[in-house]
Amino acid sequence: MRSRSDVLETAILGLLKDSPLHGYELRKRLNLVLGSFRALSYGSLYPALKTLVTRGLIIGTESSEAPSAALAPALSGRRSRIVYELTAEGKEHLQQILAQAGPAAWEDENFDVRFALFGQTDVETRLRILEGRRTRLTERLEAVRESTTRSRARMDEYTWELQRHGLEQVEREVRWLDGLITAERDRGARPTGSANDHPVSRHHTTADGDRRPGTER
Amino acid sequence: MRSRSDVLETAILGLLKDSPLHGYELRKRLNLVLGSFRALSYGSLYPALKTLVTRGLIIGTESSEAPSAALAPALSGRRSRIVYELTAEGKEHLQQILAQAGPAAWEDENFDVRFALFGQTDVETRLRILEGRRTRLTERLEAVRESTTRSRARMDEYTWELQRHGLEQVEREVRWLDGLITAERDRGARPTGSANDHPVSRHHTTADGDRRPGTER
DNA sequence: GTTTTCATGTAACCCGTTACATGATTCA
DNA sequence: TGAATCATGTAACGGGTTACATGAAAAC
Repeated sequence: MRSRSDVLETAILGLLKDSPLHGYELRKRLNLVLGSFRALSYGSLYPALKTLVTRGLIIGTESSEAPSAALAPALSGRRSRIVYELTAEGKEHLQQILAQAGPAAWEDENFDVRFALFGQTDVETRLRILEGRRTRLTERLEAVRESTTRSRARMDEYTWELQRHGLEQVEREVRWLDGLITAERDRGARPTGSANDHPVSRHHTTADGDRRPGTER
Repeated sequence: MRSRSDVLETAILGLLKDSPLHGYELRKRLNLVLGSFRALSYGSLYPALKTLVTRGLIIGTESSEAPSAALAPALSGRRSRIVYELTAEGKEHLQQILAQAGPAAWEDENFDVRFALFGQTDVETRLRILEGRRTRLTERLEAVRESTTRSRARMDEYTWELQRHGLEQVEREVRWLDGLITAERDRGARPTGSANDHPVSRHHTTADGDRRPGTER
């Protein structure tokens, strides 16, 4: 029964893991990841949240006031909004999803979200997903190249150019993956990396201790 | 009433303009263009053909035998199939579509198909579409860059990397368009060019310089 | 005081895929 | 003889968007 697309579900759970959020804010973050630039509509988001609640993976608490916020000034009586956070089952479910390293993880629809959640995924899984995706893309490349050469004659210049450019983009994607893969291998080799590029600004306010080994940087 | 996506419709008409085809063959050609590598299902194609027929834009003729084929050997009694071709109204309608050079032509959903049909489009229209698309993409680039820099702090490294890579791909797309645009301008300048050349003969290897200041680091 | 942004939600619709049904023809 | 490919089609479903409805708070 479970086998749908689930991109949204994964993305929501993944984001809520870091910090509880309300729908409106959630959407903004979602748009940064989910299909890089496009806007997800509320018509999708709110129903999705609803079903996640009924499935017991998240709970929503109405809060008109910031519960314990003493840091940021000038936000007193905001409009009542529903802040969602993961339940225990939700966390478990997310871990289960993040542990999956099969084809589903590297297909077009899911890859981006899974990648965005690599921070919560252990190195071996990351590597398997990256490699899976790489193979997937090269396979596709091969298939297209083959069918292209066969029908090249019947193609006019513009169709051909479009095709060529598409292939080029995918090739570049493969090279991108190559870079990521070697980087991950390095990481695995010397686990306590000192060569961090930017501060990752860890401030997850929730008191949890279930960070899995190999997960963290 | 007419205002839907129409990608499929345009693609079908565009392909049939070149040569009459039956559904099965049509699909194969369609897949080369429409969303570069993905397979369009018959569940979409056949109904689409049906409505095009009822709208009088194409007609389908059942033909179990090759009508005038004397060139290729060994294809005698193929199974009865329906070969579709454009009607007069169909041709007119297609011309009308191909003349459109507004936003609709360069949006994500339509651009590829319109580009693939550039062979049936005049130079000025081609240029306007390419330029429109270019502007569209740079606008988007700008928007993403801006929203990115604002929320960069809250992004972990993987989300950031995904974002970065996405931007890079779009940047590359813009450069691709640049090449096409100058090629078209050349074409306009000396209309009867030498026969052999591709739309983009020059592929400038340098990742040259329109990096805008203030973007990052 | 009005417009913009924040905030939540529902109903209708659109465009596609999957799964199903059917059958002829070619190839191993 | 049985599998793969050619060939056409329909019904159910899926996952999203648009448009609509509502209203409070902030900015101008």
